[in-house]
Amino acid sequence: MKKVTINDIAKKLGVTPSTISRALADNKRVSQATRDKVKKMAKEMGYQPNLMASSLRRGKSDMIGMIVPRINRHFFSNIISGVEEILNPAGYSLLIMQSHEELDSEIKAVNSLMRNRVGGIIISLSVETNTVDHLQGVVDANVPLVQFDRVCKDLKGPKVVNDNITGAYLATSNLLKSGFKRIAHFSGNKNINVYAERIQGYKKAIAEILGEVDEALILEDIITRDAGFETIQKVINEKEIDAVFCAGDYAAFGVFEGLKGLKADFPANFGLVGFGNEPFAEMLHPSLSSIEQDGRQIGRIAAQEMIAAINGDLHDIERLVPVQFIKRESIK
Amino acid sequence: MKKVTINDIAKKLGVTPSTISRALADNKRVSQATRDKVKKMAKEMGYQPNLMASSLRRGKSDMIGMIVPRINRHFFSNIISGVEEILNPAGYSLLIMQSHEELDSEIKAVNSLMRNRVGGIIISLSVETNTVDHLQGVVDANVPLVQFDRVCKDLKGPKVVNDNITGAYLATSNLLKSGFKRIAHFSGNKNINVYAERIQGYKKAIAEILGEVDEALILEDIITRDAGFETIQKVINEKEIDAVFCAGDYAAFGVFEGLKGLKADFPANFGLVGFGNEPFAEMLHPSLSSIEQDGRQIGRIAAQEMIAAINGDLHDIERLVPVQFIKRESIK
DNA sequence: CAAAATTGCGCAATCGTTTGTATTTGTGCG
DNA sequence: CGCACAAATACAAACGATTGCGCAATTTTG
Repeated sequence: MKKVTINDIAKKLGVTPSTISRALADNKRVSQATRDKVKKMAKEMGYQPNLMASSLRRGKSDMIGMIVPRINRHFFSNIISGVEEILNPAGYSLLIMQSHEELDSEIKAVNSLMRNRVGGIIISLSVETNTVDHLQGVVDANVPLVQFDRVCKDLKGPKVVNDNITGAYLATSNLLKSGFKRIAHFSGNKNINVYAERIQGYKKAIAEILGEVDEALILEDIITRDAGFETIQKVINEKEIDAVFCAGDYAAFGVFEGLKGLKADFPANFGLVGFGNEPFAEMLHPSLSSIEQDGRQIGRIAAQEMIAAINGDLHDIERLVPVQFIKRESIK
Repeated sequence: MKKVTINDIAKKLGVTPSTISRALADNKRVSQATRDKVKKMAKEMGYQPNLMASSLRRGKSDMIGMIVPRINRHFFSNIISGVEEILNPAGYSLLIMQSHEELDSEIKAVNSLMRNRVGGIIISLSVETNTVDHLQGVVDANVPLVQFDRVCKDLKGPKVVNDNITGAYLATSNLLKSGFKRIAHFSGNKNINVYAERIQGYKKAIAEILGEVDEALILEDIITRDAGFETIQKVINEKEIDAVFCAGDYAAFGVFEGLKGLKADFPANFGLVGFGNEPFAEMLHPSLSSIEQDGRQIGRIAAQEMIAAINGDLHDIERLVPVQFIKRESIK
């Protein structure tokens, strides 16, 4: 079965394609009568506009590209849902790609989106991304670029990020309030804004309450479960710590597992807090305290910024999304 | 900065656009020398082909639409990764949409994909989907349709599904082997193939080993955590059960939680098995036995079937993907 | 060496819409 | 009735790439 075009409708109705086009767009230049007639016939014939032809002609597309490191993280899939929540009703579609945390894939994804002439790109950088030429190209091509979570400040345009500093501050200060004194921080790659900010929040809390920050308690590049598992065994005695604040829940789970084999009296006399509030956090026993980040909200804001940018007002700002401390059994 | 087109390259090189087009496509009708020259210039000018124009002219697009109930289920996001793994290297892009388990959204998604003239649609039906006119329309329009997981047999084309029967059989027979005799099955909506098949597998195991199937032990529409939590309290004594096989891990987790408040001696004298092997299954204490389903593999196969269909050989078959029983502490 | 085949490229139509500019038809007013 | 003017529709040129066909120059063939 061949696709029906406006020309088919035009022929059927004895008018020209331009009239059909305008009628379907509810243009006042065609009479109400013809508009109705056209719409009725269009429906009858099962007409589906060819968006590619339309985009080509208009020089702009209603497809928005989105690049995330991985789709199977709750955080990211929630963001995607938030984005869709705003974008779909506004008539846009989402073209989603994964970078798999690789710069190469990210570049390929950007190119693919550009070739598809998306109306804009929403992106969270991969951990590998240490150069942003590919994204500068997007900006230079005048394609709206909205960054979220892992962002690069050198690129112009809206950035939507968690209030990581406050989150880390809350996590740390709650551990302190519970009486823990030697709190280690298992962080990620310091070059990435989110981890740098969490370190900042951690330090702020320590400085405020204990006065002195022991830099030796901040350990980098511990974000996986395995890393958490191994590191806790290595450092628990060596550094004489009585609590850990992890920059991610997966690492926290590694610590959680590691603690089982150690003499540490967890959770009574050893504290643990994660970041991200993954679904499993509350399922553990003892349940894991964590920082809840509002993915949907980040997505919604990113989408709103995208629509604004498409409509001509690109805000070169950083929008902070509040986080929340979730206290559970892993902190007495 | 304006986008560069083949016409721009043509002018720069003093040839015609057709030559550029053919050169970039490595067509033997243009000399190797010109081909090299053109490609060099294209790269130099930062040329990115306009895929919309190309698709419009060729009458086909390299964009594949994919509709999943929700993106934030590990099962589905793994499938998406599997699909990408095959499709991206083959030069296709994925346009992903969520139905949010609503028929309405699903129909809208299908329409949107059709308007975007995708080259094919890969879909898992929403729970609400009780009519498939919208998908029949896809088939009628000659757009390849590949179904996976939740499928409708009435629609022609490839279907990629878990071996649900074997999975349920394994779960149940392992409970039986451990000595449990009154095993309840918490199922989903029986009208959906996956749940119907799991019931079938459950019955097969019971029939083989116990002989008689007690239909009263099969409870429908229990797939959420809350439903599992409430149901176990209601039925544990009433039906005198000593084990539960849930058609999903979330319901199993609800049962898990519910058991804590009950006098049941879990896991020593009460068995529990889920389905899906969600990441949290192994994190629980006691850890949850479950059926592991290979999402990536389902995705890969679906993608392969899609490519085959695009290339003209549409297989009207059902491809079964093996599952695996993961024995953990929740079954003694 | 002339005829035929091959090579390399240009011409122009086309995909389905959109949109600026005609052109036709209809209305109001003096 | 005739003219200005508005309303409704038609015409045609784009958007950027692809591709069948044609034409010249070059090479092969008998």
